[in-house]
Amino acid sequence: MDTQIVREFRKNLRRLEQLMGAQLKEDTSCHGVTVAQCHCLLAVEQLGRPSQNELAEQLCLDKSSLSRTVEGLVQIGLLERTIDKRDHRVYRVLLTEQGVKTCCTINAANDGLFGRLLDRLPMAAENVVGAFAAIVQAMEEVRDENGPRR
Amino acid sequence: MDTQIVREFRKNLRRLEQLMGAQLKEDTSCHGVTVAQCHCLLAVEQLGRPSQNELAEQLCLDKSSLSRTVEGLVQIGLLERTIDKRDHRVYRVLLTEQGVKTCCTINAANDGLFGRLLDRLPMAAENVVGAFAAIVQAMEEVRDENGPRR
DNA sequence: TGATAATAGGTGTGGTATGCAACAATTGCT
DNA sequence: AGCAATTGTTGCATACCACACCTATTATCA
Repeated sequence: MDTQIVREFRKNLRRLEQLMGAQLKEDTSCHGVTVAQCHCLLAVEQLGRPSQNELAEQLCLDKSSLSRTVEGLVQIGLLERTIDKRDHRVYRVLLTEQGVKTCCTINAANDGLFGRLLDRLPMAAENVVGAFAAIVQAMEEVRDENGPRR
Repeated sequence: MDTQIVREFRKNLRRLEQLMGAQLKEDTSCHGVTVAQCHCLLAVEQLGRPSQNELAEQLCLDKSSLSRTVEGLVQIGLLERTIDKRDHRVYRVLLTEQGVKTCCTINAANDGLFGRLLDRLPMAAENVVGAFAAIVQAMEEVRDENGPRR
């Protein structure tokens, strides 16, 4: 692989991280939750009724970090913990009514923001999104290869 | 813009953040510097001889945060501060010999990692990298539009 | 020129996020 | 019953960051 291309890619990757970091601090926190909490909420929305372990894996967090994030969201009434009927060790996590509303708010704001972003692209958004998905997919694969279990 | 596409994009964006976060904690810290320090080093390498303000802007950090990160790198001998001749308020930051070596180590490891990643793509890497660059570019533009001065 | 504003950077402080190690509770296996 | 594995929690230490405030220097302008 040509080093020039790799360097270009890495440079953009770093820049994306930095821009996203700044972006997130501005937008998501406005809806009354922190960035970590926001990620957690959206992951619950995406996964449906995950255990905390599943959530931790999805978010690439230690189970202890996740436990505290969930606890915070339960405290402010956006998440609910229910004990799994079949295995009393696991908590199933789900959105409360209020949690669903918050997700909607977050999604509306972000759909708008990133919609504008995609509109601005000089090429077809579908292709760009597809390329992006391929990158993420490749990253998953490399990860699985390097660290099979975590 | 089609909501489906936006959602798909946002989902991948979140996943990328999570994967990158996990990745960084594994790799960069191995070379004796923290993640923030690593970003700082590479930004100095990229910018040449930046002032701390320029660095803070590049990394989307508050000047106070950056000041401390630079201080840490000066302490361990990877960066050097020199006072600007024309304006005695500004420090020019540059890599020491040791700093250059550390950058090389980091770059070698990451070029390898991301080279493998790009090799794995099912489409031409150039196109993917180009699409990715367009995303970052659009993000810069949206950012400039929303918050002209920071 | 002298006062004031603007700019670069540093320090004090507090809060969020996170991982690791040690622990309790539960389940599964033998 | 006994032991190992799994799920989640708590104690602790650390990284990281921003905001407010401070000092030193430079720029502006009446």
